[in-house]
Amino acid sequence: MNPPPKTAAGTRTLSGPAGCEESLRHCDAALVRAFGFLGKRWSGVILGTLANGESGFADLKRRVEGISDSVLSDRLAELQGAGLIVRSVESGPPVSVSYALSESGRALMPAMFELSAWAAKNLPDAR
Amino acid sequence: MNPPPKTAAGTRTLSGPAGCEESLRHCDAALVRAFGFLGKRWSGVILGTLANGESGFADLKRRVEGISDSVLSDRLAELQGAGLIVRSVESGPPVSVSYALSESGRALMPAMFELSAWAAKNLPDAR
DNA sequence: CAAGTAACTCTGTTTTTCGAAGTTACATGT
DNA sequence: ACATGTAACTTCGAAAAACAGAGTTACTTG
Repeated sequence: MNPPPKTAAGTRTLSGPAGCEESLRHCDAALVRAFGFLGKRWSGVILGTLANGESGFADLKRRVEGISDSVLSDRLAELQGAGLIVRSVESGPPVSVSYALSESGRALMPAMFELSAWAAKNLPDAR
Repeated sequence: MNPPPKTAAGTRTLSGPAGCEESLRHCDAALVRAFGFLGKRWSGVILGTLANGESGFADLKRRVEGISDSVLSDRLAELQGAGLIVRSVESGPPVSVSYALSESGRALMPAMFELSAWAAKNLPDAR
């Protein structure tokens, strides 16, 4: 998605260097990919929580209120697979596992800040 | 979520003017609210698609590839309820309905642009 | 008047997400 | 020594969400 490159008349397009050359304006492959992750329950919140610092499984579960063990486990595996977070085992004793944002995970944070600021202004509360 | 206000030692916090006064760093109520919508399948993509201009139900369904009628219908109702999009009926004939971003919906777009840019760089493809 | 399009809704099936319990490994208290 | 506790998960059956596809109503076009 590129900042709308205003066309002559009201017909705005998204087309940029790398996509959506067709005149149909339904693309934005990158956004679709982003929401392949973020469009799943909890992913965004987990990422946002990890912005506060790394934490272990049990700790994360406490910080992300309402998530279940199995879903937390699934999400961590997905995010890890996508390279957004890093799982590291500190081989104790006691052994402990901790999850933290990776380089690309950290690169997401500016967008998260904006999202959060937007929500603060535009989603009053009681949805 | 606020840009991390570095604390003395490694303990970063998110606490800002309006939330998370407690020392537990698991808050960010605004982000959680944002993902109450965006964390559902299709919501983000629908919003991103509407950034290209308003469109009717059938048109949207074509532009958001893969969505089903019933889910599109649900999402439009939700987004409308939250005031992110506006449904307007142009009473023809032929009568037609069209959906467009509202003021707050448009306010989300800068965050979407960032998200998209991030995905373009950090989510190569084939997930 | 037959066919098509828009905008949905309804129904039944598949996929996700859920809470709760179970597992393995180590640590601590008594 | 042994019961208890914590961390890190996995497994299971049930509830909720998403899906595909058929049906509905209203209006237009050939």
